[in-house]
Amino acid sequence: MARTNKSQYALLGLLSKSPMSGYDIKSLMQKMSQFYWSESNAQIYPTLKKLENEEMLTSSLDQSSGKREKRIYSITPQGKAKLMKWLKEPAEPSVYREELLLKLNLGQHVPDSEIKQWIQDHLIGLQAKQITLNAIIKHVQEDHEGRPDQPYLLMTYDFYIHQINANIRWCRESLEKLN
Amino acid sequence: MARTNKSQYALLGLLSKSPMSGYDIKSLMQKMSQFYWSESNAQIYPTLKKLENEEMLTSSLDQSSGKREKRIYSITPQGKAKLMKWLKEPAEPSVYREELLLKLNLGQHVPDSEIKQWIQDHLIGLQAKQITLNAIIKHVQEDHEGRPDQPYLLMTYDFYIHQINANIRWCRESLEKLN
DNA sequence: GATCGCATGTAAGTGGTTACATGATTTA
DNA sequence: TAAATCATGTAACCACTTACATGCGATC
Repeated sequence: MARTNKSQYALLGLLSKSPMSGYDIKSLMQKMSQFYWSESNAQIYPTLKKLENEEMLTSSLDQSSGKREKRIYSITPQGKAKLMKWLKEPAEPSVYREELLLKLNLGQHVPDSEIKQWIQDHLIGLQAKQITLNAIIKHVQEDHEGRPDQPYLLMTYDFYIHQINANIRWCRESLEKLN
Repeated sequence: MARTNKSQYALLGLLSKSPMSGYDIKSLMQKMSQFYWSESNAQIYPTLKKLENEEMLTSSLDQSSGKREKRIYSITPQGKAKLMKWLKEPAEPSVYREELLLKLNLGQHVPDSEIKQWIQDHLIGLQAKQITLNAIIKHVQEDHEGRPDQPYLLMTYDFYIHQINANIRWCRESLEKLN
């Protein structure tokens, strides 16, 4: 329905686990959720300020960092309430716009050899993703042992394991069909 | 790199197969590519005009429709060239932002019963998609027989068959884990 | 004569990216 | 001392959606 701003929930979500800076959020997303969620600086910093204005977050300068201005954000009870309210709403289904598929259905205009190249390239990308994902999972299994979010993180990654495997199978089968 | 406007290629792509109106494009996308590509009217009509200004398309009023103004767009040689050039570029990988997963990794904050409900709802959506997709495939198999785009359309849909099946498996396995 | 499908379009706003700017601190 | 990383931010721009507006033509 209403296109609600989901970035803010991504930020509130991370901050519901522990206080951190904008920079930390950026790094953590890059490291942990690059597959299903990431934000740019131009999205993160203004959103943090907006949420602080709305009293969903509070912040303070990290003294230990000396002259380097590191601002640590923490979630407030209102922020937590907002997050919980959102969690109770049904998740909106996402539209998966895949450029490869848009090109593929125009396959009649190009030689099959070129299409095979597209799929080959796609496959290579998937295999790289697979490696990264496995490294992340290993990290979560080892370093998040006993943490309350561990099982849910693993379940999230498992979604992508399934997805990537399915995509890889499709690539292989499609390449065969084209031969 | 540069965020190129892909909507225009979606339109050029459809028009490379046969001339049609904005309304036809909208309907066709809704019917045939809702899974991996769709556009709103506010995107379609201005883009068609823009492409006509750039001489990638030409248009004429359909006389047979009487006073109802139906404008049929056709691709020009330049338009075709632009499309071919885009087809030669590597497809940019897409980011798959899935709200369900964003919520799931916050699972520590909600009871497992609620998480099961999220996944149940997701599963129901997937099963509905599966039915729609199978209907589309059947239609393409029957009515597109012999058309040059048929094999590529089927390959595209096959991608989603794989994907949806993988998602469904993940739902089932995750529900079991939560028990 | 009401409703539905055909058909084209716009205003207003949001969500988001790229690219750049600035400066401190740490490491090679 | 140069390069990499830590850290925060903005300007400019674009893609895209929602919601609305308008009117014809066919069907019930």
